[in-house]
Amino acid sequence: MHIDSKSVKRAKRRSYKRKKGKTTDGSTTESSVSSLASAVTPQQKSSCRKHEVKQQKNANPSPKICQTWRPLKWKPPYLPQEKAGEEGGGVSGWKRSKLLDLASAAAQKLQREACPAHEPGVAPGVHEGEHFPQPPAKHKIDPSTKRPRSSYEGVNTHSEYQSQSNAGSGTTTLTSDPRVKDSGKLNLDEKMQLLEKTGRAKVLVLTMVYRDGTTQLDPEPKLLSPVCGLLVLMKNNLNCSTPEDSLGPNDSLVYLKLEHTPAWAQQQTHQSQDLFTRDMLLKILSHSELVLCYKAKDLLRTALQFYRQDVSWKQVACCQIQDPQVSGWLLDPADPSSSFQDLLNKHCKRPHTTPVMVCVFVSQVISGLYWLYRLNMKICFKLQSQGLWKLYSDMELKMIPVLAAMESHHIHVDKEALRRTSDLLGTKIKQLEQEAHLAAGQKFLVTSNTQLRTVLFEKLRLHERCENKKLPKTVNKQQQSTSEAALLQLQDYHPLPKIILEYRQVHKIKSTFVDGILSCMMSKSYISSTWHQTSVVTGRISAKHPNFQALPRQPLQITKTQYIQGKEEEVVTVHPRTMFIPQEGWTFLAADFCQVELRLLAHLSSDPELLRIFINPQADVFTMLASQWKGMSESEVTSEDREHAKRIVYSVVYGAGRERLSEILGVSAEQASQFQDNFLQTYREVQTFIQRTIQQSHKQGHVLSIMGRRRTLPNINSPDWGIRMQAERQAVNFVVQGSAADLCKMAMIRIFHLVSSSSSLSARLVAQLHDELLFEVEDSQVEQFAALVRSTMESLQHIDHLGVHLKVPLKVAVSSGKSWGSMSEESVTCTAAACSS
DNA sequence: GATCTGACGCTACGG
DNA sequence: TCCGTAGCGTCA
Repeated sequence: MHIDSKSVKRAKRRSYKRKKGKTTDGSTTESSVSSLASAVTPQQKSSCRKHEVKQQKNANPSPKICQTWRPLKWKPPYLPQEKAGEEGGGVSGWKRSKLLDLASAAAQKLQREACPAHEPGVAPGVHEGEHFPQPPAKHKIDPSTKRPRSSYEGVNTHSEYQSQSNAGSGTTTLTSDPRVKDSGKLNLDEKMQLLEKTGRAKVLVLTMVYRDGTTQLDPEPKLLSPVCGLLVLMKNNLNCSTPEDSLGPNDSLVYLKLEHTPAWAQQQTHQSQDLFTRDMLLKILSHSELVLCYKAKDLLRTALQFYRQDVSWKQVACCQIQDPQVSGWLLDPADPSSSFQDLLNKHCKRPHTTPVMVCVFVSQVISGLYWLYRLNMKICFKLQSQGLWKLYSDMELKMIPVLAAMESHHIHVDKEALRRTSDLLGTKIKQLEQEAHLAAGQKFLVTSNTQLRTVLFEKLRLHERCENKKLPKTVNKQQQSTSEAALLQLQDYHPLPKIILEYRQVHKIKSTFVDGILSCMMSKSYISSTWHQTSVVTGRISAKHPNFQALPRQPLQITKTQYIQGKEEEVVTVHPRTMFIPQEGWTFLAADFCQVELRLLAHLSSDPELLRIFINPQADVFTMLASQWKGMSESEVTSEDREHAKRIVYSVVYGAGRERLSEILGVSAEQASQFQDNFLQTYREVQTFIQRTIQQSHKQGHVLSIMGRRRTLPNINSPDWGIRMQAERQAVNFVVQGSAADLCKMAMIRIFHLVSSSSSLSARLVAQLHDELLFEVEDSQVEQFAALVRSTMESLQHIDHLGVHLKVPLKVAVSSGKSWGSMSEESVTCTAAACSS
C-alpha cells in the first residue's frame, strides 16, 4: 500500500506547505538543434528558418503520419485469468532466471566506466547540433518518386567519423553486439526490408540511447548526456519462453543513430542515413499496433528537434505511443515514485539474480525493453479494471504529442531587454539594501529571514508595538514569521518592513524572472519550457526551466533615482512577460476559461444561486461579489478588489479556517467565521456538495473528477484529526481542480488536432497556464483562429463520448498582442464583456 | 576551506 | 486547518 508520506509529514509537523524536491517526471531539457550560423538577429534567424523549412518541405516531402483524429487501435488484451495487481497468468511462461537488475549498482558502475566524461565544452543535456552547427541537409531526391528513399544508397561504408564518434561511448558495445542491427551498416535492400518489417511488427518497444551509454530506462543521471540514437525492439512473439535478456526467435533489435555529423565529416552517406532514420521514425510513429516508450514525450520532442528542418509537428500530432510513466501516474497520481525501476518494483514482481557479465549492456537493455513491455501490460490491465482506460487513451496519451510539440517550439525572448532589466533591478536592490540597513540601524543580510527576524523582533521588538494583532508564525518551527502577511501588519510601526517588502518584490523578479530566464537561454535567443504531465496530483500540467506558469501577471513599478541630474525620479515599469515576443508576422493569442473552477463548482453542486449567476453571460462573479462585499458599484471594483474576492471565495470553498480567512479578509477571526457562515448559507448546495464529497471519499478511499480522474486519499480515514481534515480538503479540491484540468487538457487536444489536420492553419500552442492557452498565430489568421479557439473551448460544456454535460455554460476570453505582456481583448473580435477567471 | 545536500521560508503563478 | 505547482535563498 502506498503511504502518502507527504501528507503525513506535513500534517505531523503542522506543515501545510508543499514538500520540496519531488521529481515525478524526469524529462530532460535538451537544447534543440541549431542549424544556423551565428551573427544573425533573432528576427532574421526566425524568418530565415521559416523560409528554409518551406523550401525543404517543397523539395523533399516527408511521409505524413496522419492528419485526422485517429482512434487508439491498440487495446490491452483482456486476460480473465490475470487479475490486475497479480503476477502470473498470461505471462507465466516467461523465464526469470537470467533477469538483470537494471538498478544494480554494479552494472551502473560498469556502464559509466565504459564511457568517458563529456567532451570539454559540451554542456550536459545539450544536443550535438548545438556544437556542430551545419546547414540543412541537401537531400538527394529521386526525380521519379520525389521521395528521398533512393538516397539511402551508399550507406554501407562505415566511415572514419562514425567509428570515432562511437569510440569510448556506450554505443560501441551496442553496435558491435551481434544481436543489435545497426541501421548504419545496412545496404539499401536491407533498409527497405527493415522498413517493411517495422510496419509488420506486432509491438515496437523504444528507448533513446544517450552518449554515456544510458537509456531512458536508467535512473535519472546527474549530468544529462546528449542523445545519440534510438533502440527499437520489434516484437512478434508475444508469448514465448525466451529469457528476458535475449531476443526471441522472431524479434529484432535495431539501432538508429540520431546524432548530427559534424560538418567536417559530412558525406552523402551520413545524410542518407539521417533520412533513413527519419523514415524509420515516421514509420514507427504511425505504426497501427502497439508502440511503447518510457517517457515518450522526450522521444517525440527529440525527433522534432532533430528533424526540425523536415518534419513538422503536424506529422506527429496523431501518433499514439503508450507510456508507462503516464499510465502509472494515472493509477496513483500522488505517488512520487516515477523511475522505471520504481514502477517495475511497484507493478511487477521480479526475482533478483546476479547479472551475467557477458555483453552486459545489450543484455541489460533487452531485458529492460522486455520488462517495459510487461510493465505496460500490467498497468493497462489495472487502468481498465479501475475505469481509467478511457481517460488514458482519450486524454493523457493524446497529450504526449501536444506537449512534445510545445517543447519543440521556440519562444523568442528579447535578451538585450532582459540584460538591461537585470542591471536596473540590481541597482535598485543595492539601493533598497542600503535603505534597509539605515532603517535597521545595522548591516544585515536582507535575504536572510533569520537575520531579519533578529532585527525585527529582538532588536526593534516590533511585535510588542502591536500586541492587539496576531502575527503569523512560521509553519514548521513556529517562529515569528517575516512573511508578507507579517510585514504588512508591522509596517505602521517602523519603516523597515515596507522596505523589506519592496526589496523582496524586486529581488524575486530579478532572481527568478530575469536572471533565471537568462540562465535558461544559455547562448540561444529563445526559451522552451519543459512541460511535465505527471508531476501534479490533480492532473494539471506544470512547467520548468523556466516555469512559464509563474511569470508575474502584473508589471512592477520601480522608481529610479538619478543622482546625476540632481534628485529627479523616474518611474520605470518592469514586466517580464513583455520580454516574450512572437516571431515576425505572428501574434500571441491567449484564450482563457473564465472562472472555470467556480463554474465547475456550480455544476457539481447544482447550487441554484451560483448557477443563476453563470446563466448571465455578461456577469463576472468575482466583480459582483467584490462590489457586494465592499459596498461599491461594480464599475468601482478595481482588479485588486476582484483578485481579493476571488481569493476569498476559493479559500472558503476549499476549507480555510477562521484564522486563515481572517488573515485574507483583514478582519478579526470572529468576523471571518461570520463571513464564512454567511457565504455557505447563501450557497447552500455548495456546502452540501462539500459534505457529500467528503462522505464519498471516506467510503471509497478515493475521489473522481468529471472525466474519471482518480485521486486516492490514503489518509482519509486517519485517526489523526489534522491529517484526516487535510485529506478531506484535498478531496474537495481535487474534484474541482482535477475537473478543470480535464477540461483544459481536452481543449488543448481538440485545438491541436484541429490545427494539425488543417492545411491552412499554422497556429502553434506555446504555453498552458492552467486555465489559459497561449498560442502564436500568423497575423493573417488571428481573427479566424480566435473564433475557432473560442468555439472549441466553449463547446466542451458537452463532451458526449466522456459523458460530460455541464449545467453551466463555459465562457472563454480571448486576447492578443505583439508581446505576452501587452495582450488586449480589443484586438480580437470580442462581444463579451471583459472577463478573466 | 570549498562544495554539496536537504529542510525550511518565502513568493511568483493558477484555481 | 484552503488546494496545487516551481524557484530562489539561507542555514546547518
